[in-house]
Amino acid sequence: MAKQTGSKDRRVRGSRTGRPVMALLDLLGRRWALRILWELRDAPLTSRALRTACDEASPTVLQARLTELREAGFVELGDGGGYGLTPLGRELGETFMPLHRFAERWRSKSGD
Amino acid sequence: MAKQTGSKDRRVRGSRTGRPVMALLDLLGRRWALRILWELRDAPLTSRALRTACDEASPTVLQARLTELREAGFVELGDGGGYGLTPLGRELGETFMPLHRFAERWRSKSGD
DNA sequence: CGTAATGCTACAGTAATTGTAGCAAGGAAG
DNA sequence: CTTCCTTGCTACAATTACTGTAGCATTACG
Repeated sequence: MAKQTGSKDRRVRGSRTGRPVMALLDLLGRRWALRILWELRDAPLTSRALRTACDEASPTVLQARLTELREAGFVELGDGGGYGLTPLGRELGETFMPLHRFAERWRSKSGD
Repeated sequence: MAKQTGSKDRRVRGSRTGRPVMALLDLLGRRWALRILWELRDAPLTSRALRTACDEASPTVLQARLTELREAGFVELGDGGGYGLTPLGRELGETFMPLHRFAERWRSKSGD
């Protein structure tokens, strides 16, 4: 089992509408959130390794996102250290994994 | 045809790695970006209508995101006014449309 | 002209992010 | 038990992004 963050009520912006997608969209629309899930897709990473994978993003935001993502139930801190996706987080990952393929086609259409 | 924004040099953060996903992840990981795509999924909206749909988000950011999204080729400003998704933008939308269903399950698991 | 809609911009205040530094705790030698 | 290294995590000032409110230029309809 993994450590649990105390259940806080850090509300997500989109919650106001009551529609869960909005909450999710808001949560994922924060800096480094999508990227973190992406980097964790294959295997767990230690906080330092994650930082390296994320272009040396500042530990402050990373830590903030990690906390939010943990409270959302997408990410967990393993016993032996290292952040990994929960089963739910893995599902989420698979949901937007096709983004990878899309991005490739995007670049080719995008000129550059 | 729709208006075109001048050619792009607004670099996206993730581009540094050369991997297109990173660029995409960075672009979509900005405030209101995902939400805008989401709100446009069905039909085009005028800038004002979009603002309303997005919880009265400030026009400054909306305009900024809209410009970025247009430069990326996901959104376009129609002749008769109103923002809509390009074919490419629609593809992108479909890519993370399953997020909707996921969000529902997320809420139920999320205890609340 | 008056009214209303469009896309879009200015600008001050506030919140989020960056970058650098460092702490406490846990091993693994020595 | 001290030294060294790694872990997750925090402090804090500087910078950047976003918010909220106001308003401009343009177009269209009487």
